[in-house]
Amino acid sequence: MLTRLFSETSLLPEVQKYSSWPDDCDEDVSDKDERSEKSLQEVHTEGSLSESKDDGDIGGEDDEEEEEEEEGTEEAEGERPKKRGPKKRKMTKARMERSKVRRQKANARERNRMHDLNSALDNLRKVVPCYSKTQKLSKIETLRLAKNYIWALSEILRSGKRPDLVAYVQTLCKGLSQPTTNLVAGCLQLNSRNFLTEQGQEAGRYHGPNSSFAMHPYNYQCSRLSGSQCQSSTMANNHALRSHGYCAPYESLYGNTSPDYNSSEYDAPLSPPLCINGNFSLKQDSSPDHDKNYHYSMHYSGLPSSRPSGHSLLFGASGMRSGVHSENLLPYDMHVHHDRAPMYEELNAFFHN
DNA sequence: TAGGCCATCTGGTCCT
DNA sequence: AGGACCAGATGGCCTA
Repeated sequence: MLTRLFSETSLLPEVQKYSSWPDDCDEDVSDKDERSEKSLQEVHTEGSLSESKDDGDIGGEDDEEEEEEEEGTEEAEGERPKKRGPKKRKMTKARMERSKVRRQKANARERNRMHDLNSALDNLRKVVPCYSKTQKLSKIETLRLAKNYIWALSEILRSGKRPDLVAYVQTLCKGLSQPTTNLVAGCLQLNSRNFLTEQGQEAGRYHGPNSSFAMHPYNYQCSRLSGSQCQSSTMANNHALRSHGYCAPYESLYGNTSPDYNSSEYDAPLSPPLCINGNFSLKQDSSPDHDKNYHYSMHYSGLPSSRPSGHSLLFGASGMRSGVHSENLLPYDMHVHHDRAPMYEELNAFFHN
């Protein structure tokens, strides 16, 4: 009742005001704080007016309330047996007003809190491997990817070995939804045809959920990590792929070890990631969460798959929620994190020692 | 149109 | 008492 009253009356403009905020989480947190503080202040001043008024004549108010309460209890006593515990005070006009103000303040705080949370989440989006201002990962996917990323990096540090690209991508994509998997794989410039080719070569290695993914180390390479167009990076024998330039943070991990594709021959614009058909047999985390929410996995076409082709790891428009086109446009404006370059250099040094 | 994602409101609970 | 945190409810927007 009260809820309805609030939502339908005075809070509505407030709600609409906040609802109309642009959903630009790349905005500075400070801006948001200012905004939130402002909103809080607005609510506060609005509230304090009525509150101070209320507080001012609180004595008289209470008297009035008590009178009303007594009237109410008398009425109630006639009908119902006495109840223990604190009396439920009757909502007077002033009390409702105070309650309303309290609720408004609480709402403003809650909004503020959620904005802070979103800001933090946005910061997290910026440091996981796949970041775009235009197409943000959902909250849950951001958290999952972050978890996987931490895990992957930990594994690298723990093992002290140069990681396998496929395993790395697998780890990152564990438990992610199909679109996000596509996105991440695309961001990491994992070209599907690599898998297909590799699969043809080592098909026997991909059977079963516990298959090893120790593929040949790919010679990924990117000459312009900071640019929107990256150089080709493919397996040496896969010339067809060289026209598709991909780069990703991971590549810098591997260093510039491939043949020189920096020539104009490979200076093609980024193509949309290709289709990975085939069963990846990704050994999913067996956590209930994964089982319950996501049954996604990468698929190789060469292996029996219970899923329709639409569920295969497609980088086409069908696999994306939005923004992927068949043109040679980068569907996802990739950002290589300059501020992370030192980290990759360190890792590079680590792996080349 | 269904489903996913999100922002917001709201009441409950816990803590200071 | 008031604030932080949480989870459920709700409605809007977008996409397949």
